[in-house]
Amino acid sequence: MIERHLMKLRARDEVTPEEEQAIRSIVRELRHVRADTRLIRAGEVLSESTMLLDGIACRYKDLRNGERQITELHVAGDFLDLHSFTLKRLDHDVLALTRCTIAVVAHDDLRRITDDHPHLTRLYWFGTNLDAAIHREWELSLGRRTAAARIAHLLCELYVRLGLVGLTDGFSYRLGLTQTDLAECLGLTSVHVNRMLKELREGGLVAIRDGMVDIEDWEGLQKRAEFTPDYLYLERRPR
Amino acid sequence: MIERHLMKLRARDEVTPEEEQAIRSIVRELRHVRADTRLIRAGEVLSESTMLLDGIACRYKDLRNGERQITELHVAGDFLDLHSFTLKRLDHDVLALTRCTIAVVAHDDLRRITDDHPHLTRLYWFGTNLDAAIHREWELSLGRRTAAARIAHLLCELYVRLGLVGLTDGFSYRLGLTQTDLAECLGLTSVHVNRMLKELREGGLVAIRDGMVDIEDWEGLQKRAEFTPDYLYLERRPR
DNA sequence: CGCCCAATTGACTTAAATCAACAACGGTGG
DNA sequence: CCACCGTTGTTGATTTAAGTCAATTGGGCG
Repeated sequence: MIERHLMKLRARDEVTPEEEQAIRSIVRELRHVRADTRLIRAGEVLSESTMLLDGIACRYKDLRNGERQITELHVAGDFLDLHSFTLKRLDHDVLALTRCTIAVVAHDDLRRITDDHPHLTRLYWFGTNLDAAIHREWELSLGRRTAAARIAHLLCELYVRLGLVGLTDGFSYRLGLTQTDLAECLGLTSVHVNRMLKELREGGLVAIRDGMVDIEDWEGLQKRAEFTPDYLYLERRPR
Repeated sequence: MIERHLMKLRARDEVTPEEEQAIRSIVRELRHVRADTRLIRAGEVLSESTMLLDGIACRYKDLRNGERQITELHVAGDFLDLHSFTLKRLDHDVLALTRCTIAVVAHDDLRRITDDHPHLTRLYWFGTNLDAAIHREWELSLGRRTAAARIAHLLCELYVRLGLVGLTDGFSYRLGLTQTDLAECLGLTSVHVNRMLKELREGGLVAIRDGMVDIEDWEGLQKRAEFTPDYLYLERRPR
């Protein structure tokens, strides 16, 4: 059930059996939600955090005119809002973009196990810092990369992140997002995303068909995006 | 010396005298650096974190062609790289944009006091989550706000953040940045920043002269920017 | 005085947005 | 069963916000 979450943690650090047990002991209430379900609303006071077990979800903010900016995509194994543990309320909404399976962890329980396990605290603190690193990379994309490079970069990032939790198959992965969803990640319009996807497809780099991403030239795609996975902190940290 | 840091902490949470003492005990090595000093390089393994006592610094990332994106500005009282405590190395550089005064805290000491003081841990964890919230708001700016609104928004944010640590004077504050620096925060060119600053000035909202920002219409500026300070988490959190 | 850097402005270009139409598809209700 | 509808994807024509290029001003200062 929380296997993917453990895979994600163990990609970056050791997790002892006791720590694993502590985590398992506080995860509760599995829930399935349909695509387009708003899981968390900006501003509401939260007393639990939500873990994504399956599906794709996002954090987003919007302007008064309805334009939306997705600030991060989440894949299976991610906490959607671990930061609510210290922030108490969020500055953004959280939305399921596909059908999702989620589980819930009470802040009181988090507090208990983090007080008892300082290493686990640093592990989860690291987790929220990783979210921040992804935010920074997206700022670079939004501020400086061209439209095509932004798309390529996002597809590279998802390939790596999904690979970590065993959700890629060779150079392919399932991504049930619409071009409008992608546009909202990338600060573009869906029309322009469509055109640039065509360019990438015709360049033999990557193609999206029926929600499946097929990377045809991984080297070339990374080059197009100036993608380097440093910001995903894939190396294991010394305990 | 770390008064502004304490002001920042106390704006959001209680800090007991013992906690204050613990913090004071680990801050060492005050240093002055000139503008344009690179304080931290992406990738290097770090064993200490740096606190900004005075001046303006930034985190930035860049592309191979030299285009730079600043991902966050830092003001007095901020930790520049508290996240290096759990990340070990950074995915971005840190640069002093003006003359700066900094102090240093060893990770070993941080580890000691956070192991001893769980509340202090959450306080600093909160701090890194606040950085992430600022990153998200900048993603919204970069992805969806118009150039003029982006500038207005940044000037609002800095007004609030500097106000928290006592560095505003009425509706004015010192900001020793060039228009090129601003452009690198905003994903724009300096030429366009210049033009949009003129527009804001002529609209009677805000003017920058000799590194001083004068807000002439605080309400109007916030409206222009769609600025709401929620993402800065200004309310005090229950202990 | 002369140099450098930052700010400013004008003329022109371009990447992406906008507007509009149409195709492909899956569900669904008569 | 199939006509209808809403959603998603696709494409063309046009507009626009911002970038680019280039020149000028002006202060600070060795």
